[in-house]
Amino acid sequence: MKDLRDDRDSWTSENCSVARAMDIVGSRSTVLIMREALLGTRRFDDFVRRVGVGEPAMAARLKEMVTAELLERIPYREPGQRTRHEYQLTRKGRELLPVITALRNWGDTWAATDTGPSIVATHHDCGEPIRAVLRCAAGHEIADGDIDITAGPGLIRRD
Amino acid sequence: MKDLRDDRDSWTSENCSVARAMDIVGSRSTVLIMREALLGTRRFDDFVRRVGVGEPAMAARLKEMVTAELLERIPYREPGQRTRHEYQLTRKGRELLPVITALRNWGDTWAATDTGPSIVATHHDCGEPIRAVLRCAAGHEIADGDIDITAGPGLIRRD
DNA sequence: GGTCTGACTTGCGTATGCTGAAGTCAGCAT
DNA sequence: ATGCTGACTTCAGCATACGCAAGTCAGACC
Repeated sequence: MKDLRDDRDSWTSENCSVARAMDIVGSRSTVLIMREALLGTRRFDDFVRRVGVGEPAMAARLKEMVTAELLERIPYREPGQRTRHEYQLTRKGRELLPVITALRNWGDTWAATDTGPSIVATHHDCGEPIRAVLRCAAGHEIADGDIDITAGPGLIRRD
Repeated sequence: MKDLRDDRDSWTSENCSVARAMDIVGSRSTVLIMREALLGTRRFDDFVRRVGVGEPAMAARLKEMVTAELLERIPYREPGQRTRHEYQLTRKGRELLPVITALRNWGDTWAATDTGPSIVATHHDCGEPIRAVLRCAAGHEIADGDIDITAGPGLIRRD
C-alpha cells in the first residue's frame, strides 16, 4: 500500500473531513461553548457568564450550534417558574469530547501557565488522568512515525 | 474527591488550557495549514495551493505560526537553486496530531460526504485505521460517563 | 396592574480575515 | 544585463465577528 504523502500532488484536499469539521466547530467561542456544555452547562446566562462572550454573540453562536445539531433547544420548567429552554448536547456534540480533550492536553503542555492546569479529567474507576491518544483498531498505541496515509473511497485524484 | 461539575459556580474558567490552545490554533486556516504540514508540506507555494487560501493570508498565517513556534522557518538549498526557506514542524506543532486526528475522526462521522473519507491514517505495523481515543494513564479505555473533573493546581476559585 | 427576571434582539462602532490584483526582491541561468 | 521564479508584500475592498449599551418580551409573583 502506497503512502499518499509520497505523491502529494496526485490528489487534492477538496473532500476533507478536517475542513468540514472546522466549518462547524472552527471558532473560538464555539469550542469554548462546547467545553462548558461538556462540563454540564445548559442555560443561556450560564453560558454567557462562564464562557465570557457577550449576549449577542452567545445568542448567535447557540443558534448556529442548534442548527448544526451540536445542541438541542429543549423546553423545561422549574416549579413556580415559567417554561424556559435549555441547550442539551446531542450525540454529535458529545462526540466532540476527544477533540476538546486533545486540545486541553495540548494546551496544558504547550500553552501552560506557571500555576499548572486548572482542571484535570480523571477516570472514575481508577482516578488516573485521562488523555486523548492515538490508537489503531487493533489496540496498538501509535508512536510518532508509525502512521501511513492511505486512500479512502472519497479521495479525489488529479490527473 | 469531589467532582467540580457539582459546584460549577465555585470556580472560574479563566485559567483554561482549551481557551489558550484556541488562541493559538483557533482559526480554520491555521488548522488546515497544520493538516498539510503534518502531511509533509513545507514550502510556501505548496501551502497556498493545497490549503486553498490566498498568498497574503498564507504569509500572515505562517508568520503567526512561526511566532507561536508551531513551525520553524529553515533555510535550504536545492542544487542549482538559490537559498530558500521552508516551514518545518516543531515538536510543539507535531504534537497537535491528536487534535487534528480527533477532528478528522469527528468529521468523518458527523460531517461526512456520501463518498466517504478521502484519506485514512493507518498503523504502519498492522494496517489498522488510527483513531484518537480517550485513555487514562493506567491504560483503561474511557466510556461515556466514566469521567470525573477534579481540581488542578491552577484552579481559580470564587469565594 | 406593576415589577421582576431570564432570554434574548437591535444598533453601532471597531477589529480581524480573506480575496484579487499588482508590485517587489533576490539571485541563478543565459 | 536581462529574464525568470519562488516567496513574498502592498493596496483596496468586502464580509464577519465581537463588544457594549439599550431595548424587548413573556409570564410568574405580588
